[in-house]
Amino acid sequence: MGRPPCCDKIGVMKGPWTPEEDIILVSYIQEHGPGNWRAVPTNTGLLRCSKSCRLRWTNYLRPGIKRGNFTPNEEKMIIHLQALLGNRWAAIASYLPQRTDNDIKNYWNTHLKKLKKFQAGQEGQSRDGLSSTGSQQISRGQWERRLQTDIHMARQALSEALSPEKPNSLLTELKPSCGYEKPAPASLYASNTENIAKLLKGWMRSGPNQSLTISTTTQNSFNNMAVADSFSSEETLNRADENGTELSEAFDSLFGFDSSNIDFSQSTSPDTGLLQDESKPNSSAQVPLSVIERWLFDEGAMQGKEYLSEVTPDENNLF
DNA sequence: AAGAACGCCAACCGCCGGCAT
DNA sequence: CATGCCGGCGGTTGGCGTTCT
Repeated sequence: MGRPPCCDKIGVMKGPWTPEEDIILVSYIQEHGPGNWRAVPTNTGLLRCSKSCRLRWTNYLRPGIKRGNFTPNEEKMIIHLQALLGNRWAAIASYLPQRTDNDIKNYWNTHLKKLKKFQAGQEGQSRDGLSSTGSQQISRGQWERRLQTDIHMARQALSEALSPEKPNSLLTELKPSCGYEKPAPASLYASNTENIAKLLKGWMRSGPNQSLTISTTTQNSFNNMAVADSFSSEETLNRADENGTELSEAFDSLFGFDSSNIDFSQSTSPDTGLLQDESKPNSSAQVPLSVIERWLFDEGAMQGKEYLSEVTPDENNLF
């Protein structure tokens, strides 16, 4: 029995998402929460398969995603975690809650893989052929020593990353994965809204005429949205086109990314809450931690304890 | 200036595991 | 237990922008 495809190949759109589709998806998720992806295309009228909707949400539209350049700390984390976990991008991403597995995978494939190859090459030259392929044949003692070095390096990276003095500390990124995700500050949403705003701007330039037929459900959800009014007239769209800032602001509120529009503490349920990161649940729950991982994590947690203790009990209980 | 080569990244594809029936 | 569905994951691709020749 072959598993049927998740969607009909006929009548399903592929390729880049349009801003309009993004809006439909976001508004639907805002209303119903993420999950039950199978129902999303049907209920929204989106000509996308459920998988595509989920991916679009988790990799691009989901609040709290940090986009853009990776910090040196993040880079270190990725390198060491990759050394420890291999290409388990989802597991690695669970240590960097603001990054998607796709992002990390892409970053690895485009930047770090080369770096590693280069380093391996250097190492191989200096150590007389202990390249990555050669390492498969190394003795157990050597393997253990190497593992210890890796662990040590990862530990160091974690220590540095978790250092409370560092403003860029990864602690803020690591912390949410220890439990329910704390709502990201408004600034974190900006990247998302900016992306969408940018897309929409382009779309408006080319003319919104090739618009999709929005299902009644979605139209209703539009009407229900606090700021949908600001997008309900062509006039507003034109005004927004003239002024990028206004557009961004409109999006901020349209998507409820303005913290004032969302009561984070009152998600309909922990499972469907918009901000509950369904793609990255508690890492310890989703990814069974190996002894090393557990140890690394505990080590990091100990170092971050001081910071964590600063969080008020209310904040902890919220999520 | 124009075409080729390269790099980046969003999105797709296929497989797998968990869960419900 | 077998079957089917759903969501998640990792590998790969294709399009677009940038850099190079």
